[in-house]
Amino acid sequence: MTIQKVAKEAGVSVATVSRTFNYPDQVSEKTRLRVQEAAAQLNYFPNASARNLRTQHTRTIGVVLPTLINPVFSECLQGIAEMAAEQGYSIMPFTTSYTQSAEQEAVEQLMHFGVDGLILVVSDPHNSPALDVLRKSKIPYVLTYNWSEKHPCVSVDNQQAFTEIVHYLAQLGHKKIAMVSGLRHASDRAQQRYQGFLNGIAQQNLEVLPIIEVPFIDHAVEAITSELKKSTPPTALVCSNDLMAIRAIRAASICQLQVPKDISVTGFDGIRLAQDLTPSLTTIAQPNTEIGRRSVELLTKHLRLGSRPCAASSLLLDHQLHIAESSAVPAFL
Amino acid sequence: MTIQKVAKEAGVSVATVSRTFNYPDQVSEKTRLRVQEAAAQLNYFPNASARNLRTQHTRTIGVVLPTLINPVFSECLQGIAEMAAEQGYSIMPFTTSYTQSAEQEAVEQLMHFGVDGLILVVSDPHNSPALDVLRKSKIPYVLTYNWSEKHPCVSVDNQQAFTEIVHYLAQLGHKKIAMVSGLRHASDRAQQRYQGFLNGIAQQNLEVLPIIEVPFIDHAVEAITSELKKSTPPTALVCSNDLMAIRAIRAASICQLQVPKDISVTGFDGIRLAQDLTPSLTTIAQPNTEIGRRSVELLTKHLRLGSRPCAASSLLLDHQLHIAESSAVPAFL
DNA sequence: TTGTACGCGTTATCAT
DNA sequence: ATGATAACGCGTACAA
Repeated sequence: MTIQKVAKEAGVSVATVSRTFNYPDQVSEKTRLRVQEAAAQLNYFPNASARNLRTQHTRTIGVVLPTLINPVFSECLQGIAEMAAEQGYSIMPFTTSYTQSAEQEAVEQLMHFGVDGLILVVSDPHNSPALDVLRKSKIPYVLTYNWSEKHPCVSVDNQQAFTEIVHYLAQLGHKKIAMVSGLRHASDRAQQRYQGFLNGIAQQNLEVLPIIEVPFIDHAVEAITSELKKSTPPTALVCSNDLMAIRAIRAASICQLQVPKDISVTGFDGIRLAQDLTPSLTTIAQPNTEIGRRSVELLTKHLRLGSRPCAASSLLLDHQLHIAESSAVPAFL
Repeated sequence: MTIQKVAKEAGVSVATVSRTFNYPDQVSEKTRLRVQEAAAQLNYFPNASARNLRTQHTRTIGVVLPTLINPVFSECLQGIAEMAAEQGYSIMPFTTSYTQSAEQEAVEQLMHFGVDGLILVVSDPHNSPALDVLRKSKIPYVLTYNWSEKHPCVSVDNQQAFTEIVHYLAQLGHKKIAMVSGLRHASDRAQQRYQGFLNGIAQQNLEVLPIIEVPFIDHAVEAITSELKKSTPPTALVCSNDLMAIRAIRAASICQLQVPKDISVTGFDGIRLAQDLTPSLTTIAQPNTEIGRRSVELLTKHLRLGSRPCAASSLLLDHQLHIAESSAVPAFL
């Protein structure tokens, strides 16, 4: 079904049909009604490819994420999907498994498709082939979860937040606080959180315990277990994210350590499940869905203006220290 | 950058440029090289909208899911994204919040966009405005998680699986097994699982306890808690999904009931986190990512053939009873 | 207010 | 093996 047939059916020109769809007020009510009836009867809808070709835009937003297995990103994508739909945009997501090559491929494919803008989370915004390609292309984009002065970002203050959680634990009386992290070099967030940890420890004049770095999340439980079995284990484990914290709790349990009686465990991310766990998880909650929504909002605002978000338009959203059951005063007090 | 400029740069016709991209073997090596060089130099890539308009296909698969907040669906989408990328397709997902109107809107928008095929999970495949629209359109599609003899589906045998989990609990010695479910009328899966529960109870000659139906997941903990406070609570709670089971464990904890010592709790879905919880969750594990992958596979197979999946091509994937720490012999034995 | 006609960038048919 | 050219379906000057 094409615009031609509708025009013939309604006894008008194709231009008039086009106008009744795109500028209804530019056509008289009488003919508008006739066209709308004809369109409805023939079950006509404008062909998106033809329109895209003609207008040079697609009302589609490309999305590049590490993985949908981590609820942080799927919750964010939910927010992106919601807000995009509200604003009349479709989304086209790609996952990268945290690899830079996949990031670049996704960006290129999206560019060739002709998305109007991109939302992405990259491994390292300061060294990213994907972003290099993107900047040259002049396509509007915004980074989420990343933070950099060189790009428009929507995120929380990872470093500050992590310092806060160390303070909270120190306030409780913890002296031996160890950080559990995935590969720090896999993402800028991991590094920022580690720096926040270091700052917190320094500010509280606490002993700097070696980081427990877990290269593969699937071996997290064993890795943490073996650390916990050492002579004097930490009284608190601050984990770089909620998924890791869940593993830490499991490791503690394997070592016959009760959380939080024998050891406190904290997370980071605020995934929805965290508050329903038993014990519920003390964590830094990021507004994941909101991050997605705001990213779309920021992007589409510029799309409407024909401009593109710049580093200065970055949004730093509030995080929240969710104190729950997985942390408490250390046992020896 | 257009095909015209590349043609001029390479000193050939546009047809030849097009051919070197689409049918490289139809062009002599010499000119092919010249064209490729020109294209590379001008950083040319075929315009997708123009190609879509001309070829009448988009190499895009529409995806319609209830929500990305439930890891079941985000894990599935991860599988869809992976396999689609492998097969050279993009995906365009929409979320519906379990509402039929949103399902229909998503399908319509996707149809107008011109997706080559659709993967969707609907509330009820036997009564679905979205599917009515879709069938008329002749666009290939496959349902996931749904099951119906009238549509191509990729799922597991929900009913059979749920019967199995009741058997397992009965074998352990449980006599008072209660089911915890969300709104049964919200999805066909919920109904199939409930039927499986009923069958299991009947086959084991057990007492039929009233179902604990939780209208809003956010109030699940309170709802289950109040049930557990009754004089003789069940010794086992079989939950309609993992998210509900996590709430049930929390409710038990609030009631000073230890899992599994005082009460067993089981889930359904096999979300990744379930096995890392403490206690780890006994559940019926569906291969969520695999369901996504196989759906894409089934769909693209037909796309290549120019045909469409029919009900007979439905795939019933194996589920697995994951016995973990949240279930055990009842206390009174 | 309405219509005519061109061009968006491809692919595919038909010649050569 | 290569080239000229006609669609694909739409939006929008420009003219009426």
